[in-house]
Amino acid sequence: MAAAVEILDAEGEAGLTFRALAARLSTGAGAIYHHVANKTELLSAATEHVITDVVTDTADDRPAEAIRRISLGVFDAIDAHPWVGTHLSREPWQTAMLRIWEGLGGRLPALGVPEHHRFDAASAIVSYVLGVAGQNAANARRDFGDVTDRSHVLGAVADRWAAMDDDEFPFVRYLSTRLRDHDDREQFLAGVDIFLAGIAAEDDR
Amino acid sequence: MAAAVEILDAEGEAGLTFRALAARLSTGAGAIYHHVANKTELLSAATEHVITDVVTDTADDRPAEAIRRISLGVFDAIDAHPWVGTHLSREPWQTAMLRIWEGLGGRLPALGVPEHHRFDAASAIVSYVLGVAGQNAANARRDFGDVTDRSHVLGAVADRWAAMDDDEFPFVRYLSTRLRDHDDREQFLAGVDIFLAGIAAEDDR
DNA sequence: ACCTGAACACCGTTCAAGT
DNA sequence: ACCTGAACACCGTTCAAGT
Repeated sequence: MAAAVEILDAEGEAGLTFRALAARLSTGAGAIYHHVANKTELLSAATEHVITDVVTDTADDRPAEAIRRISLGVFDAIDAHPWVGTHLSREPWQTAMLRIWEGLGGRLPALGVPEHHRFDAASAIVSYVLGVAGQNAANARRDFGDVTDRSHVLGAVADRWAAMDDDEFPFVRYLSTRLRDHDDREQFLAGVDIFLAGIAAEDDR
Repeated sequence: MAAAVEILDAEGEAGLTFRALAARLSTGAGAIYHHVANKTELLSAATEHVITDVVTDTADDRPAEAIRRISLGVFDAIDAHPWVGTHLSREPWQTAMLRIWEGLGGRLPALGVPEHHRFDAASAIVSYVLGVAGQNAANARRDFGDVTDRSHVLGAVADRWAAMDDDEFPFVRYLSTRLRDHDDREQFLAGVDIFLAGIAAEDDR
């Protein structure tokens, strides 16, 4: 599993082939099938390996703070291992996903969310985190020719947004100026706070 | 493009090979490269083909209602073409994504969201929609052996959630009973409303 | 019980040769 | 300018044969 994570971090999802992993482990490609059934299971095991730590119990915290911290843990894990973001979105039944549902949703009762809202609320925050996860993974995967560092990539995207037709894409053009120097991590947390504020507002109704 | 969408709907992402598309069009595989640069571009073009209609202008609407309707349009498009959900999350710079940013974010000024909150608010709602899109695409792709219809699939997942360890996954177990007969579309809309409520609440601060 | 590694049935992509 | 289709350099997965 450690070898698989190393290859994934270094070469990405496409780099993790059964042949490459077998070579790294000095064995035959067929041998790996004695431990995982197929490539999906191999990726799920690697994902589980990375996610388990970041959704650890923090039972003594205030619940909103726990939701912020677990969300940020998942965000940072995907920042460090972009392939995790892709795989989480692709295999919703893997154990890593259950840990995220539990970590985020498990705080809703303590937050005072009434029972009839809990499933919808948990689903919303999990979906939001997964959405950001997928985007970040895609952003990290993408390369713009020779520009690789973040600020240059953002600049390239911003240039593209700024060049869109003003009649069809006025808001996208408006955003292009703010895109250039925003902070992904802060924006992610701002979204978590919008969600938390929405939960609190709905409880009052 | 129509032929590509047909193959994708019938066989999924794995079924759309250059050889299969060439055969359907009675041509050679190499010919397709005169129209798209690679497989990613082929999928982006097919995605654009499906998404453009559902994010059409509805300028005369109340903004919150427009956001709900555009979100639902994306949801329904992915319900009909699951591969769209996967590809949206994987290629954030494609034109289809810009249309979604514009359709959802473009309503925020009319909603009264102050300028310094607009980018974060747009990002949050787009990420949420993409998160649900990815999950729904993955759910539709997955098959549980011989059970294929929705209620049986949900039942199988619910059984799995109910069988989890009670100490480690109390909330997941709690959810397993509601999972069985919830409505994905309603739950999606409930999430949109949570974000709209959160955006409204943040404006008051 | 686990490993080996050749073999099978594919891929995306390229490119000389055609029209 | 576009098409053809064989060729290249790979894949995931299987399986007879080994230890």
